[in-house]
Amino acid sequence: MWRSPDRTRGIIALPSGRSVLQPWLQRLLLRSALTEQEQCALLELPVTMAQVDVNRDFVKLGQVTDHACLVVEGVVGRFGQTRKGDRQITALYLPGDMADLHSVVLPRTDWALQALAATTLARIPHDALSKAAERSPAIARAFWRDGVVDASIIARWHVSLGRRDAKERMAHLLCELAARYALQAPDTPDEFDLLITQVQLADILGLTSVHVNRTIGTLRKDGLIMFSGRRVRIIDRKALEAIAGFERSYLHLEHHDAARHQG
Amino acid sequence: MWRSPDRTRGIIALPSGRSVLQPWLQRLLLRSALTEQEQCALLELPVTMAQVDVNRDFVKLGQVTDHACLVVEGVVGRFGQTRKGDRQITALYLPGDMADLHSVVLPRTDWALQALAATTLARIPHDALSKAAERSPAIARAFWRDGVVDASIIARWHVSLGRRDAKERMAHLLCELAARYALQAPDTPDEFDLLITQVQLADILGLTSVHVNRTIGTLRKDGLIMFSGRRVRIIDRKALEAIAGFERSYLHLEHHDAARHQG
DNA sequence: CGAGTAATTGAGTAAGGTCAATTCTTGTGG
DNA sequence: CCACAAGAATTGACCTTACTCAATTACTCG
Repeated sequence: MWRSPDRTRGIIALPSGRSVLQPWLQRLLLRSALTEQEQCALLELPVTMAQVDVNRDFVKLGQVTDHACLVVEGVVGRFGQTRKGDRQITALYLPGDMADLHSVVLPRTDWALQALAATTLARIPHDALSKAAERSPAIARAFWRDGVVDASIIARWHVSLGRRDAKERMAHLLCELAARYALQAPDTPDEFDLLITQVQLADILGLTSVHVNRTIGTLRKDGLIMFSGRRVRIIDRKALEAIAGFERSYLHLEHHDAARHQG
Repeated sequence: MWRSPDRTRGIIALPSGRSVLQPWLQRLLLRSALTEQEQCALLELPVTMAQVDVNRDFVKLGQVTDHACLVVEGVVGRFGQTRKGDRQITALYLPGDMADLHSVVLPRTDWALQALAATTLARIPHDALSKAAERSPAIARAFWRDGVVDASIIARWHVSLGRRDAKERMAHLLCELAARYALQAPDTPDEFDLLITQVQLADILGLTSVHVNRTIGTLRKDGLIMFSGRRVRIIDRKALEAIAGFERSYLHLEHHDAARHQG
C-alpha cells in the first residue's frame, strides 16, 4: 500500500543535497544534449515522494494517470497480462529510470506498474512534464528519444524470448542488469543486489520459477556467477556475455551521435 | 534490391489523387488532434518513393539513416537478431504505418527493416520531420505518441511470447492483423491478404515453421479460420478472440481521451 | 513445363512445464 | 535471543509442447 505520501512539492533534496531528479537528468543527458536552462527546468519540476511496499501495483491496468513515476530506490516492473491472468514483465525500471514517461502522451495505461521490492518513487505531474516539452523542443525530443530507447530494450527482450533458450536468456538478463546497475556503482561493475525473487525472474524470462532455479544452478556450477543472499557476482563476464550474445549498445548508456544531433 | 527509386519530391499523388502520406496522417489523427495547418505541414513533407523486393533488408542493422520509411504497399518486418544469427521479427508494418519514425531521434539503427513481400515505400528525410516537430509541439507530441503506441504493441507481442502457447499466439496475431487491415478495408473486416509466408510467421511467433503449419492446421480444423491462397478468412471471430484473449484497445485504433488531451 | 519456393506430414527427441515435497531465509513477536 | 510462520529456493519424477530431421506434395512464375 501507499505509505504516508510525502506531499512536499518543488525540489526535494537527497541526503547528499542533490535533487531526487538528478539521476534521471543524468540519464537523459547521456542520450540527449540539453542547455543549462533546460536542465534547470527539469530539475525544478514539482515532485511528490511516495513509498510502495513489495508486490504492490501502484499503477493499475487501464487506469488513467496524471503523473509519471521516477524510481528513486528499489525496482519496478512493467506488467502485461493475459486474459487468463498470467502475468509477464515487459520492462524493469531501476533507480534513475522514469517508469512511465510515456504515460504523458498515453495517460490511459496499457500496462501495470508493480514494485518488485520496497520502492521509493518520485511522482511528477503530467502537465508539468507536458509544459516542459512544449516550451523546449530539445526537451520534447529528449523525452521522445527516451521512449524510443525504452522500446528498443523491450524489443531486445522480445528477441530473447523468441530465439534464446533459458540459459541464454538468463545470462542476457544478468548482463543487462550488471550494465545498468554499474551506472550507479561504477566501482563494482561485476556485482549488484538483485532485489527480485526467482518467481519474478520467471515472469521476466517467460519461464517457470522452477526452471529459473535450475538455470541459475547450472550457471553457478559452470562458475559463471555467484550468489550470496541478494548479491549477484559475475565471475566470468566474458563467458557469460558469450553465452548471452550480449552487446550493450542497445541500452544506449554512453554518449553517441544521437546526443549531438538534437536541435 | 532497390528498383529504380523514383526521385520525385514534394507531394506525390496516388492514382486516386491523394498524397501517399494521407493514410499515415489519418493514422496520426486517430490518436492525436492536429490543426488544419499542422495537417498540411505533414502532407507537404518531401517524399522519395522506392520499391523493394521480397526478403530485402532496406535498412540494415547498425546503419545510420537519414530518413524514415512509410509503408505504402506491402508488408515490412522489423528484425532483431541473435549473435548466432537467429532472427526474430519484433514488429510488423502495414500500409499506412511509418516503420521507423523513431529513427528520427535514434538514427543509428538498433534493428533491421525487411520487406516481407514486394513493397512500396515513401522515404521522408529526418530533417524535414524534425523541423515539423520543432515548429509544432502538437506534431512533436503526435510523433512521440505514435512511438509509444508502437512500443505498446511490442509489449503485447512480448506477453504473447512469454505466456501464450502456439495456438493462442497464432490466434492473437490473426486477430491483430484483421483489426489492422480492417482500417483500410472496412467492408471486409473478417478477411485480409496475408502477404507473409509461414517461415516469416514463425519468426514473428517465436516458433518453427513446421509448428506454425501444424498450428494453422488445427485452427482450420476447428473451423475458426480458412485459407485460400494468401487470403485469410476468419470464420468464428468470437471463438478466435476467446482463444487469443484478444482485446483491441492496445492497438489504439479508435479515438479516445488521449487525442483530446494534447496541447 | 520445370525450377524453386512454400506448405504438409510423419517419427523421434529435448527443452521446459507440472506437481509435490523438502530445506533455507527472514522477519516477527514474545 | 529464540521459536515460528511465511515466503523463497531447491530438488525429484514424470509429462507436454514444440523442435529436429527428413521426405513428400503443392504452388507460382518465368
